[in-house]
Amino acid sequence: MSPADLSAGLDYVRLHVALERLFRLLRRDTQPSGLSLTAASTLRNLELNGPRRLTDLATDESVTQPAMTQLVSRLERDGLAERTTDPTDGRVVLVRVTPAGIALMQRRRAIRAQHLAGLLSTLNEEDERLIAAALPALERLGGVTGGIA
Amino acid sequence: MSPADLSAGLDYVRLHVALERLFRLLRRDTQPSGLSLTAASTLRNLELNGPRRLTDLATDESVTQPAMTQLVSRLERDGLAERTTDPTDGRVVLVRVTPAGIALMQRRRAIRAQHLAGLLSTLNEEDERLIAAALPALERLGGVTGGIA
DNA sequence: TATTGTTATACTCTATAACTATA
DNA sequence: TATAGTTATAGAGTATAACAATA
Repeated sequence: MSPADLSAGLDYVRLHVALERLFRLLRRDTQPSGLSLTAASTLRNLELNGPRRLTDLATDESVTQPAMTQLVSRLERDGLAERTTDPTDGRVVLVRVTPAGIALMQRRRAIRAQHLAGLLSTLNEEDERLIAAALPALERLGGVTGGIA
Repeated sequence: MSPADLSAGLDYVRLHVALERLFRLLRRDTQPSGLSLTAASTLRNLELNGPRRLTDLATDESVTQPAMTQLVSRLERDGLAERTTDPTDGRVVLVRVTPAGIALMQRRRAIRAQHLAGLLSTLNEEDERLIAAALPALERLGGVTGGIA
């Protein structure tokens, strides 16, 4: 009934709805770690790329500079990140993740992977195989404008 | 390097990270419609199921009753939903979506599907085919505990 | 007394506008 | 003057606790 079936038979509305439902499921698990999506993404950014300017973080995460200022202040208050200075430019604030921040991210990933495993255990082998096969494609899909990259 | 490769060769951490990145990408597009994920999900719920009690909506969407009270107030203020009464029980508030709410959801789905199509156009045919093949499995994955259940 | 919903209060997260400090 | 960051203010969205109305 829809003209959305295109080149590869992919219905975008269906994919969008399916992804959104998964998002909501995963988001519900956000509570345990207490990290918002942006907070988690920022910590991951710092894990991967090392100390980073506040302005760059704001750009990477698609939030405004004031929003990032506040997020970093909360992370700092909670001991998950630290502000340092740039010796070569007095205006710059460099942000880095702390060991506690890294530990929290590790726990978070483990917990959410476990939850995802629980969800997947309700699927049959074939479905799981299909998702595994599509995973690299999904990674590329998210990576394109994913920011950070 | 990880013991996460299990039955079907599916790495849960990788899947979780990939979904989370996609999540952030789609969320960035939330602005155009101005609807939060919960607001959109609630309107969709009302579209599918018809008028619904405020308490049931709170349960469906996994938020507290006061949070749903406020969300419905915002939706009502914006003309997207309406409160009505239940003739058989004076305590009950029934919420229903308005034509404007339905129209907004239709626009939102079209816009986001279009954006998804744009993202997918950067992938090659094979990747798109793999995602199309996995879509029903992803739908089942999201549907399993989608909710409510 | 139990259920349904609202109000009060507080915190996160976001934005825009105005400001400070450094270059 | 331009750049980096903060502060001020406002609003969405969430939670818990206390309350009001109806059953």
